Amino acid sequence: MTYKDSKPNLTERIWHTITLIPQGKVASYGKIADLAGVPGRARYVGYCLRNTPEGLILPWYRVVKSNGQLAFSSGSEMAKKQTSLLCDEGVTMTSSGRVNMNDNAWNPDLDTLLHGLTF
DNA sequence: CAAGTGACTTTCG
DNA sequence: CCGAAAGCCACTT
Repeated sequence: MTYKDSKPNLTERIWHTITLIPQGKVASYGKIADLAGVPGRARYVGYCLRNTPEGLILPWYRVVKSNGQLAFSSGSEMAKKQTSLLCDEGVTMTSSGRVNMNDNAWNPDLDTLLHGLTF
């Protein structure tokens, strides 16, 4: 293991934060990084998701770009799957394949953060 | 150690 | 609204 385990602490925090996203809500990469206590590592969040172990259940589809667009290219199989999953949870989307951040953006409560992140 | 890469973000035109 | 450019940080080569 010469990779994906160099900084388990950081990776675990990001994964855990993503796990806290409630059903029917979406969060941007930057938001996840910020909540995980590592602001500015939005790209690292994507790196962790790309390297997510298959055995780990993670609501990766609830993580989108800050502008509401999916991280994948429109038309790709992953994008279709993500769109389907989000739609199934009640997330409203536009015909362009973008999430309506105005309604579905995750606004974590203090209790959620305290109970989830346990700082 | 330098350069390349990426499931990102923000700004500018 | 959309595209280009710069900024960003960790990992890989």
